[in-house]
Amino acid sequence: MKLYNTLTKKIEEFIPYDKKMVTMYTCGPTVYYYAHIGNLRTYISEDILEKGLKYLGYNVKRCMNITDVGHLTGDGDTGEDKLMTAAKKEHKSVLDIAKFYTEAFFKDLNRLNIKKPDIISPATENIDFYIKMISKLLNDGYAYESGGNIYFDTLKYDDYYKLSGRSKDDLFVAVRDDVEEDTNKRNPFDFGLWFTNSKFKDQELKWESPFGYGYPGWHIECSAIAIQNLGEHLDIHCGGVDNIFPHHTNEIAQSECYLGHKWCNYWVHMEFLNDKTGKMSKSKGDSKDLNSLIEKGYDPIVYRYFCLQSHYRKVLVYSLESLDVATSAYNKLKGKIKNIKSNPFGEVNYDAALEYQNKFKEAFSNDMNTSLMLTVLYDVIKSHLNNNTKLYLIKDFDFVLSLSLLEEEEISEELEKYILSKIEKRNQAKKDKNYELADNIREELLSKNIVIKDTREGTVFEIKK
RNA sequence: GGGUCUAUAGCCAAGUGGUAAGGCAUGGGACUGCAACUCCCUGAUCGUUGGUUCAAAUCCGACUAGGCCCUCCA
Repeated sequence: MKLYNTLTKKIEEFIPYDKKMVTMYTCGPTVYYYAHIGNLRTYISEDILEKGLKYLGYNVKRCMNITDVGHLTGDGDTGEDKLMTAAKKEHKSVLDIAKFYTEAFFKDLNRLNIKKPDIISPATENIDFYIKMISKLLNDGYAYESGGNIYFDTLKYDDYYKLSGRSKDDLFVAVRDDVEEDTNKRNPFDFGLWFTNSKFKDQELKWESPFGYGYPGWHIECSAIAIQNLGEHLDIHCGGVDNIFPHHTNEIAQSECYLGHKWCNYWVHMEFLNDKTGKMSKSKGDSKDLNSLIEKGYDPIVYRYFCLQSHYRKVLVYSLESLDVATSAYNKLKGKIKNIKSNPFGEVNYDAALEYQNKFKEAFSNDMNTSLMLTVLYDVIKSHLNNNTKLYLIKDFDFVLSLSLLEEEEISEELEKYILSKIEKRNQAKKDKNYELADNIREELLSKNIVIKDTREGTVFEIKK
């Protein structure tokens, strides 16, 4: 398995710390609203990574946080806590909001055939461990108190800029107009571990701690949750590219200073989903969540297919036209598989299958080349293998791809009976050369999203989604 | 300003030194009462420009264009 590692900026052979168990941490959502489809692209890639590693034979233990402590509203830090804003707007408590959107997030994962991580931990349930980490960092001199807050001292950690490739002098402080410099910091690049003296009033969630009544900084949660659940040596840490700096940079600093040794070996970052104008930010208004796609008539799995056609390290340009193209490609693919399914024959030829399985593994092992994985699937479909071998391979690949390739729409017996009787009537009309009636029946069914197909084996139907 | 990534046909994309996979779309054909479905056929010298090499889309340099990051972000 070869993976691009942001830490070394190279494609490297993946070697887990413990051969028996790969540990994988993936940054989770802030649950103040529905997940953006761009976020979901990242989770799809992470899902492929987890399942692909399992396909290669690894055991994988994966952990994800749910951020239910607030972040800020706007692009700057002048706003309020996002969760709190949402709570006010919907007249609910912060935790109610978090709970509601956490459930919505799980629903999205489910609709996209994304397996839930083995461990999912909300930020608010790990306060004790943050306190433990922060205390040790203070004790060991990596952190300091200033103005009522605890900050991490970036000067104490030599490799601070390693992940991002920046240098101390490169950083512009408060490059955006709407970000104010925090004058409590010794060094402008230090970051907060615990706040008691917030510049944001009305922080709803606060906890007692040795450093005062307050709330944790925005980076400590991932380090703490990862270390607590996956141990002191992490194999893979994933997240969106925008997390490289400062979030992941800070995670490395605090984790390695806390542990006293190297923490995570492979940093895997997923690229953005952009539109033609650039980044599709949540704050741009125009909500782009999965529900809005479904309302427009798109199948969530088509979105997954759309993502898999591309590479996780490449910006993918989103548009409804591209989704239309993906829909047509996906439906054609399903149609081909349906044909194979309707005519199963032959003994599964495991030797022949192995060749394709190896190609599939190679594609995955090549830095998760999902488009090539799909190509292998198309190769199987076009191959001269018997249909049962093809079905065996399709099922096998779909463990990783998770495109519901073998699933079919369930319809009620009643509906089926109705359709079959209509088809019979139409066939009779055709025999009688009463094409007007035949076409009317076809139109009638089509208006109910039922598509008639005349094949050599007879007339079949399909329910359009 | 700095960091970082990217640049292959209309779109998504494979390719990791030996003369460009695949998918969708387009056009043509077969099938059909007509259509849809299905099947067959159909396209690019790889952002520009230098260099290394017998040989480069593939390595190196420059340039151009674009994305993301520089303390909420996937």
